[in-house]
Amino acid sequence: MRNLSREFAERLQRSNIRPTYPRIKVLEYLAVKMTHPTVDEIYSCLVKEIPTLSKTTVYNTLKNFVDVGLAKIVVIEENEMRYDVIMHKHGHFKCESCGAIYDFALDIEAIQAEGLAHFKIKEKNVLFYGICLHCITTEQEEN
Amino acid sequence: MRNLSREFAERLQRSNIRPTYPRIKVLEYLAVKMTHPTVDEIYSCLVKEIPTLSKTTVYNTLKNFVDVGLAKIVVIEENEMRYDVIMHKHGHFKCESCGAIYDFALDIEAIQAEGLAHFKIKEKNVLFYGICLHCITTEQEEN
DNA sequence: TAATAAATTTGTAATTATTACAAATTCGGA
DNA sequence: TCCGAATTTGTAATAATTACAAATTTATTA
Repeated sequence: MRNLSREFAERLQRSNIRPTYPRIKVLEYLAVKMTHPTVDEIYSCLVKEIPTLSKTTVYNTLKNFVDVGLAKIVVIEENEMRYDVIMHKHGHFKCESCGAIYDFALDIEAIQAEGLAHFKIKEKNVLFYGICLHCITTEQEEN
Repeated sequence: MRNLSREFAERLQRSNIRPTYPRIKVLEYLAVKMTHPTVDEIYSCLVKEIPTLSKTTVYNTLKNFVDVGLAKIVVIEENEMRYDVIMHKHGHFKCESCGAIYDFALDIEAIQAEGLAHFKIKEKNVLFYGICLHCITTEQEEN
């Protein structure tokens, strides 16, 4: 456990961010839970461990992470920001029934965009919506 | 002009929505402008023509359109809803410099998702971010 | 170790988009 | 024209995010 924290601390330092306790915990949350949490989810979970934590700190911390490239904003619904630390390319699937977000492997570079010649493409997002396997089987059991 | 309005009115009726003036105008705006506008953009433009228009009406109208399948919500940034009437499949490109949103042709069904076996996929979105050709050339002229 | 300056965290208030809801208006059929 | 239903409107409530100044913590230097 101590070692895991040290690893995150070092990751912060390599990005020139002081490894304070809240920052380590936020990074750990993103990296370990991998659920693309909202700010509120991060805050609600961490405040149990860090009673003095404020939501503004979570916002500040995430903004820092995005600035230095440690995390990125994932746009899944239009009313909330979600965050992601896994930086290699993948797609996102949101289950409309349970709200869970799944990562899936994807050859994102293979997507050919027609009509964007000479545009500078910095970022490619792929987002699917539907019903996940868990919810499909649960529904069937109920009937 | 009159004919165009009648066409939209008929489209509303076919979807079992009463073709009232605000509804015709909102549908026309979505269909003619094709800029994936925000609610605020729609409201600000139409209120010039319909001085009594309220923003709530725009929200209500768009909600109706989405319910009957006349429009859909396009999630491009996390702080605002955008709407789209073109229902055939395409990707979206957002220019980070000027904010414009471009459609581009795309074989969206060709995207293979690994790891979503037996998931029910209802909707696929592809969203690119970058700098559009117009902004690239404008920047070069400035230097 | 103590003092100081800088960075970080915190809490409150402001901002913005959206939704809830009841009153006013408009629309369509008798 | 009149009446009931649907639509529109305006205001207030909600929720996420940002702004900002005060309080706290941290790192540095003496």
